Order: sequence, then structure tokens, then C-alpha cells
Amino acid sequence: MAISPPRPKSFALTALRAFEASARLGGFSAAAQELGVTPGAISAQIKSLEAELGAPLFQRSAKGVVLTPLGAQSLPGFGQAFDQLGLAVQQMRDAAAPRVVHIATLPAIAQFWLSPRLPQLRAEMPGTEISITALEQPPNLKRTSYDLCLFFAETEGTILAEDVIFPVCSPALAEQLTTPMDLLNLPCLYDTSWEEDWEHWLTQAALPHHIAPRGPVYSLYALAVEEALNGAGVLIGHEALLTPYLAGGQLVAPFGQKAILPKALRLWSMAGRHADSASQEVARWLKTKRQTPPRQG
Amino acid sequence: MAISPPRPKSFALTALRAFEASARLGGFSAAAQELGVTPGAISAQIKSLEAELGAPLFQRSAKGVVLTPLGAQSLPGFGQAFDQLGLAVQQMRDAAAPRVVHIATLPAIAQFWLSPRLPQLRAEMPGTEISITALEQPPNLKRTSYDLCLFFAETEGTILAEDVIFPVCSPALAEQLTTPMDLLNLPCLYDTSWEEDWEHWLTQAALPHHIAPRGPVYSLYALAVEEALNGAGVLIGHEALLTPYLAGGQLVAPFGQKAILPKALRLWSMAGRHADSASQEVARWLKTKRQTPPRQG
DNA sequence: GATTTAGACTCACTTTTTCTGACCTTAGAT
DNA sequence: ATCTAAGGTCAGAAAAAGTGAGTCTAAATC
Repeated sequence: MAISPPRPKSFALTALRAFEASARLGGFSAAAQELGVTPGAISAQIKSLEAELGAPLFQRSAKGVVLTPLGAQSLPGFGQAFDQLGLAVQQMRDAAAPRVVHIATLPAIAQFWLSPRLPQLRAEMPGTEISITALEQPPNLKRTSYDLCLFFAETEGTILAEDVIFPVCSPALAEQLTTPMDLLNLPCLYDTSWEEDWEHWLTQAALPHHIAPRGPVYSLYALAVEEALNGAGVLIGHEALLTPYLAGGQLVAPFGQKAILPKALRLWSMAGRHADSASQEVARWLKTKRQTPPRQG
Repeated sequence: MAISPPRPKSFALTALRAFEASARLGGFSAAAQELGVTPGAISAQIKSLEAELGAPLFQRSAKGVVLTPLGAQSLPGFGQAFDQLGLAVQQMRDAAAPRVVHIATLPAIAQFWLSPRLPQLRAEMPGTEISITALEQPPNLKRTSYDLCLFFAETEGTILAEDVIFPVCSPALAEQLTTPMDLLNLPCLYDTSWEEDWEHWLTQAALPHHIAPRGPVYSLYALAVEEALNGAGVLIGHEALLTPYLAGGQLVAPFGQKAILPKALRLWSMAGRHADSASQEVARWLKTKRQTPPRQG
């Protein structure tokens, strides 16, 4: 009958969130990614939760984790609770700053697709503040505070443009190219997050795979584009992103073959937003005003 | 179009909890009490939340805080979310340790009412682990992980015993007492958390208030009882707690007058528990087995 | 059968968050 | 006028959370 320590603390909220994410996503690494921490942090959180609880929530193996019956049984309740919490946060933010729209997108999309359209968007929607966050992966809208997601994806939301890819290079370099076989003698640029682009293109163009030797790798698409503009090699380009350069002639497509990737440029928001919210207005604008903006600079 | 910092962090869960508690309870101090921290901590949490949000949630004044429209509008959502979270935790704990019952109660009740009954309870419910936490205030069952609350309260739950109070003292001391007026010459013991007991008794016994001068104060009822047993003075006693001593003759009631306080000894649990849960079994046992246990020691 | 790979764990260390404790301020109540 | 209750502030302390490098294991691949 011990008199308790001063603080009758409930469970650690962070640990509960770590559990929910891990259970929902089926692994600590995935949860770590969603929550923006390292897997080790998740591992520690779960461990402390299990210790406090006195029972394991996951069964560990070298291949990953599997929920125990206890964990599986607990997941739905926490899922709902955190959904509701996220919704409450969303609504609070909306009420506090109704004219602010947070867009999450790929760095490359932000720079090459969204940025050129922003001036006109801002001009047509004065009073609406648009902030853009570049992320490598689409965030979970239920758990983060972004209003819109703009990524290459297969199913979610609505398509803004198909992802058409084909080699591009500077006009000077293009003069040296007549057939795809000429690629063998040139650097083939690509971005790390789109490693399979060359392969996809070669496949869809029915060309042998070996003709695109690995060239310089860039961790940022912008860098690769810059190099292509400088004539440093042939880049496997995404049409949607490079339209201004192609229209302006700074980049040209030396070959006719094009490939369409299964993941199109898509825009989505959280289900259940008011149609008259600022975010939905922005979404509508982005969906309709699809004309190529003028090349800037 | 800044590329965001590495962590697309959502809101701090702790701050949201602080907001919810403050809004629900109508003040930072009350929230601090429920969450087991100092008011300063709550103040800081709310401040950081408001800063992140860019809008105030409370309107401050020297007298207290009032929700802004934004805060008032946000409260229900968070209330539901944290209710659901608490429920999920509760269910998880139940599933993890179905035979463990946590009881929250006053230190005095724990020692003088519950403790004497525990041996028999444990004997009749083997396999059920009962843990007791002594708190000065009844915790919010929706937000903490206790199964049962046992406190003096006016409305909640079911009555286990009325709170009948009257002066008690050692038999030796009682011989010197014939009328309440004799109290003027003796120390009148009382516990800090029951400061008004003497007054209540005097009122209900229709006696002048001045005859119970303030005597030694104890921060723990157990200490006051100990002193009374030692003959150090007259204690304003709670019948429910002192039954064993009265039955055993270690303490006697020198006067006939008794008073009944509006707050009875009551037991309650969170709504919606399964009737076959261990906590409900324990609750049933406590409600039915009301006979006075033998004085121990 | 050897190698790679993905996922998780450990541990020492660092960073960040959270909390306290002492003191100040304010407005209504005594 | 003084008291009291409720907040605010701030420096420093304590606790929590997170990192990063290295290890382990089992399945998948070569």
C-alpha cells in the first residue's frame, strides 16, 4: 500500500503516438519516417511503453515486427483517437489562420512546377498566404498539418499531368545526337530519387538497356537540370517539370521516344475539407490553370 | 519558397493536452493540478501553442483566463480526442493486465478504511492484484489510469457510508469531559484537509463556534489520530474511518452530538466498464462487504 | 553456400523539451 | 488598504527524446 510518487502520470503521449504509427505502418522504420525521427527513437519509445504496460505490443524478428494480439487489439482505438486529434488540430489551425495554405511537395516539383505558377496564383488570390514545404515523401495528411499534397503518385487525388519522361539536353549537345545509340558516348544524368527513369524510358522505347551507362548522380533534380543546361550531358527529363525550358529552347529533346510513368503528378487534400476553404480554392486553381507559365529569369 | 527544416513536426502533444485541460477546467492552475505539474509549466505550454498557432486561445486577466472564440471553438474536438485516447489507453491496460485494479483514494481512507479490508478482499479474490494510490484530490478517470476512485464526494458514484463526524479522544481523556464546553480547555486536533470539520460539527450540534479553539494541525490524518490515541487532545473524527478504534475502545466519543457532512464516502469508476472486469468485481465487493473489519494490530 | 539487405537493437552522448522555484503583477474581495 | 487567487516571467535544473555508429539476424539474391 505504497503512497504514490508525486506525479500520477498517465502514459507518455509520444510513446503512444510511436505505437500507433508503428502498428499502422507495420514497422518501426516506417513509423520513424512518418514521425521524422530515427528508428532507434521509435524502438526506445515502444520499449518504454511495453515496460510500463508490462506486456509486449510487438513480436520482434530480424525481418521486422509483428503486432501481438494485445497490440492488434489496441490499434483501432489509438488510430481513431489520433485521427480525431489530428482533425481537431486541423480545425483549430483553420480557424486561427483561415487564409493560410500549406503545400507539401517534392523539391523538384516545388522548384520547376509550382514556383513558376506562384506569382500568378498569388496575384489572383491576394490575402491568401501560400507556404510550401519540400519533402521527399508525401506526408500523412491525417497526422501532419499540411493542407495539400502535390506528388507523383499512382492513385491518390486528381491528376494534374501525366509523368512523361524522355532524354533532354542543351541544343548544342543535341546536334551531336542522332540515335539513342549515341548515348553510349555521353554522360547520362539522373537524380537519385528517380534512379529507374532511364531504365523505364529504355524499356518503353524498346531499346537495349545497356546504352544508358550510369552517369553523374545528383541528389537534387535542380542540380541535374543545371548541368543539362550547361551541356554537361543528357538528362532523363520529366516533361511536366521542364516545360518552360523546352518551350524556351534552353533544352531540347534529341529523340522522339517518350515514356509515361505509372505515377502521375497528382494533387490531393484531406477528405472532408470545406469546399470554400482557402486550401480548396488553391487546389481548384492548380487543377484548372494548367497552361504553361512563361519561362522566368 | 524555403525548403523546410528536416522535421515537419506537427503540434506538440503535451501542449495540446495542456490546452484541453485548461479549457475544460477553466484555468491554468486547475489544469496544472490535473496534469501534476506547476501552473508555470501550463502557462508556458499554452504560450508556445499560441505562438505556433499565431493566435491567442485564452484571454488573460488577473482573475483568471477566459477562452477566446477560437479556443472555445476548438475545445470540443480536443475533448473528444483526448477522451478517446484515454479510453484506448484504458482498454489497452485492461487487456494487458486484466487482473490488476488501481484504486485512487485519500491517504486517510487508504489507511483507515481500505487497508483494514484489504486482507479479506485479497483472500476472496486471489489472482487479482490491487494497488492503491493516495491522492489529495479525486483524479479524472478519463485522463488517468486508475480503475476506481474512493473519496468523500457529493454526487459521484455510489455511497459506501455517510460521513458522520464527532469529537473523539482516548478513554482517559474522556473522563475529564462532560459537556462540549470542556473543549475550551483542551487541544482540538484536526487535519489540514478537513479544516472546517469542527465548525461543521459545532453548527450542526447547535453549539457556539468559539468553543473549539484551533489546536494542533496535522497534514496527515493518521498523525492526528495517533495523537488522539496518545491522549494529546480531542480529534474531530470521521466515523467511517475510525470504526475499528471505536469498536475496540481505543477511542471514545465523549459527547452524543453527531454531524453528517454533505460529502459521503463514495466509490466510482469510469462509465462503460465491463461488468465482469476485475475492477467491477472489486467495486461490488467493497459496496457489499460493509461490515466493520476487526481492529488489526 | 556466400553475399547482400532490411529491419531492429544497443549504448554512449547530445540536444531539446519540460519543469521547477522564486519572485512579480493584477483585480476583485475583505 | 490589505489580502488573496490566478497568471506571468526567468534562470537554472532535470528529464526526456533523439542521434549515430556499430551489431545482429533472417530472408532474399547471387
